[in-house]
Amino acid sequence: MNGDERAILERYLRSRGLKMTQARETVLTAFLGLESHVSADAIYEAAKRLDPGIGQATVFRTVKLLADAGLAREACRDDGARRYEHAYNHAHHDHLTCVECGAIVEFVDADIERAQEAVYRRYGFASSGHRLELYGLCPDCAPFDEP
Amino acid sequence: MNGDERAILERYLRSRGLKMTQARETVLTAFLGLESHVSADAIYEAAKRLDPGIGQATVFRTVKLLADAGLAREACRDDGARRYEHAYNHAHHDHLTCVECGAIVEFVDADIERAQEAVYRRYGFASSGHRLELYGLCPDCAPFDEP
DNA sequence: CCCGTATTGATGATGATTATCGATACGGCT
DNA sequence: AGCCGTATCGATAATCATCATCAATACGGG
Repeated sequence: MNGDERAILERYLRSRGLKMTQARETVLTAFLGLESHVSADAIYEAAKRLDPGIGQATVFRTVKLLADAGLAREACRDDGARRYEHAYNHAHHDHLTCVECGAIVEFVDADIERAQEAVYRRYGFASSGHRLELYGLCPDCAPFDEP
Repeated sequence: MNGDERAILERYLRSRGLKMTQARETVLTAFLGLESHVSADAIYEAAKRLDPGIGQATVFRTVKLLADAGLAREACRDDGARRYEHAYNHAHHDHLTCVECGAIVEFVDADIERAQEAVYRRYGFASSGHRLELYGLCPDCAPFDEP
């Protein structure tokens, strides 16, 4: 299952004169085994479970490589720490976050995507990605249920 | 010109049993004199120009108050530091940022806003705000001009 | 003008990330 | 298989942004 990602990372490293090492493979495996929206520290914890001797600095360095290689995507850091999510085989999506309980809904909305393209055209920009975070109260946290 | 903002801040402070002080007025003035998207540190520098004796902690504390009072809005921290922008007399807008030169276009798009409301409804969320950042290359930085 | 309380500024603490550095592992070459 | 230059590692110290602490001070109602 990890074959694709491993190959992508290796190809990326090769192209930059970097090496596919044990530690990097460990971090990749740790990252792939976690759910979306993980902090670098959470990846570090997971990596330590696979290889107790791995260093925190290595994890930070490698996660950055994963992002450069297109395997990880940096999610907006709402609180203190940066968060990462899977970017391979995990189509683009936006987030709808409950400000009360922290629940996150991932969604894609064709109308929004279309309207964004129109904005790019309007200002003569070439698109290179976007980040949309909607905040609100989820049904469970809303003060009262819909009438 | 600062009258409105000053009054808003004072009213907000009153309502919470807090006081309108010299230091807070200095921070407010410093903030209002800066362009949008400033870091707390930039506000600190500006405030020091108005009152060299002001402390950094005071600026951090006060900027947070400005945000609570509705005078400042927290913009997404793309790099390391949190950024603030004016929120009073400065309607809601989203950002279109050039990844090359850092130019920022502020825009509002009715279609996007409408589509976002639809997403909230679809998932039963009550809206409490959103953050949209479009990234791309501005006309000046694009590899070649439009055909 | 006084007093209780909010505020201040300096400083230390924290958390996340990055830089440094000697030791080590890779991997192409022979 | 073994050597060697270089990339990498892990530990640790350094940074950066932000927050907490605390004694000294300023506010403002009475």
